[in-house]
Amino acid sequence: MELKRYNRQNRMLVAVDCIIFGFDGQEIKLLLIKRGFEPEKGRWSLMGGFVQPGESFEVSAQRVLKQLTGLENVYLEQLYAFGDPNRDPLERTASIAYFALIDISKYEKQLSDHFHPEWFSLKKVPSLIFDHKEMIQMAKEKLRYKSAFQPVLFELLPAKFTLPQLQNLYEGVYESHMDKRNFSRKVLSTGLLIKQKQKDKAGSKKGAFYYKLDKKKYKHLFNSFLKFGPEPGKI
Amino acid sequence: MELKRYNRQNRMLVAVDCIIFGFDGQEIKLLLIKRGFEPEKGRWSLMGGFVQPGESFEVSAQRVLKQLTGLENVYLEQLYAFGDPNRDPLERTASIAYFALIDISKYEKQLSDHFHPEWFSLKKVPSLIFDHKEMIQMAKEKLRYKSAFQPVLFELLPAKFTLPQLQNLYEGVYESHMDKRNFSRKVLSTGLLIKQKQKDKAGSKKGAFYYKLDKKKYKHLFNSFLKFGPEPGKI
DNA sequence: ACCGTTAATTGTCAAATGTACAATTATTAA
DNA sequence: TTAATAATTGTACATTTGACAATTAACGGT
Repeated sequence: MELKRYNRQNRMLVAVDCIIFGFDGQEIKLLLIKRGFEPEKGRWSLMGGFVQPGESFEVSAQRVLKQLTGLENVYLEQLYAFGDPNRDPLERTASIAYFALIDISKYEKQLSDHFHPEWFSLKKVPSLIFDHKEMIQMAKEKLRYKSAFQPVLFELLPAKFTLPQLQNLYEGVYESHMDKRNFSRKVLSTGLLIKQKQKDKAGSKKGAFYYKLDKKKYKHLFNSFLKFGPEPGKI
Repeated sequence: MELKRYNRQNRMLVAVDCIIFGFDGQEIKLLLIKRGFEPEKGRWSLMGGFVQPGESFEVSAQRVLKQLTGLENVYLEQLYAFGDPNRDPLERTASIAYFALIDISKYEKQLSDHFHPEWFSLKKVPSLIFDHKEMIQMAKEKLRYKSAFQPVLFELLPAKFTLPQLQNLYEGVYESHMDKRNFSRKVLSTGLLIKQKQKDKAGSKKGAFYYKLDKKKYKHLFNSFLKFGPEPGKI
């Protein structure tokens, strides 16, 4: 006997939402849009969309991300499945949240003016629909946890970046101050960084040397444990 | 204008599956059941169930876990949402996978003979339905990752346990050998363990002292970063 | 050409932690 | 009493971390 469906079970909508992080060289930002349909039309929201037939969650998140940013092949990781029965007041909808780390310099606003996107400082996130605030909170925590042991924050940087920028990034993630000398010793000891001859003279008179990622070592190191992040207890 | 539903969108089934870990003092085990309905009836499977109306994912996983083990208030954490459109051949079904760490000594088989559950060594997992093998693989990796920095493995131990047992546990998780002297120094330095006067004389003539968890310190430490696990590069 | 300003770069020492390695002890059974 | 087994304990060296400040490079103005 073959069945055609699982009878007597309830089906529900499934959506994806993307927590999109960017870094402008000074601080970490979050890309939000104005929701374009009811309910809650016009309020700030994470970019999202319903999972389509034949589409996996990952592909769905990639599609949504590309819709908004035009970007592909960016760092995208599943964060958590939010399934509270009442999280969407209109109808039960599960949301698979993904967080993305993008190189903000590759982002072009024009592509997606339809969504009225804006970058927000992590410290100035507006009121959001549904459980999106909770999603962001969890994404922040995951980013902290993860970047303490894996060099994932480089995904937020352009191809060339300076040590002060990198340190700003880590300090932003951990909301703490780090010692310049110890920080540079630590990151350079990984062997991940290749010093360039060129300097970035935007931020100071002396200028700061650019560095590039050693992509071979990066891919190799990514899946081993690292000891990044601040000193335990100082977070 | 108020809408009643999101029109033109497809709904899907959502289930939870539980990866249930246990530890018998020697090695880490996995609790599997024989699937009781079509398709794939009679094959080995993770314990799971459909998410019911009004039930969050977490509650759903707790219900499923209790159904099989009779246990409540055990360590249960969301692992990943599996959403491949064809993961269930009968009908599109998303699965929110949870992993559970239970004290195997509290488990009583009789409660759930209906499911024909059996404990399997992690090295001898049978062929499984759908993507359950992938779920287990991911759960193993997460357990490794997590227990390297948080003292989560204590959830697998009974109230009283010995240092050799604890070391077996860590060695099982990391599939590697650790030095007894360094291991005991490391775990004792956390201050998490309280030495008992009693000994466990089952495993040796000399007997090994029991230890208990300092539950206050445990809860406090749980959310700070620790440096457990093996030496990097030795995994 | 010199000076002042700004921010990047570089170094050292002490403390804590990690690593490698083996002798001693408690208990049981013969 | 002895032999056997597995638990317990210690030490020296290497590595990493943490705290701390002087020097350097480039610019703009004098």
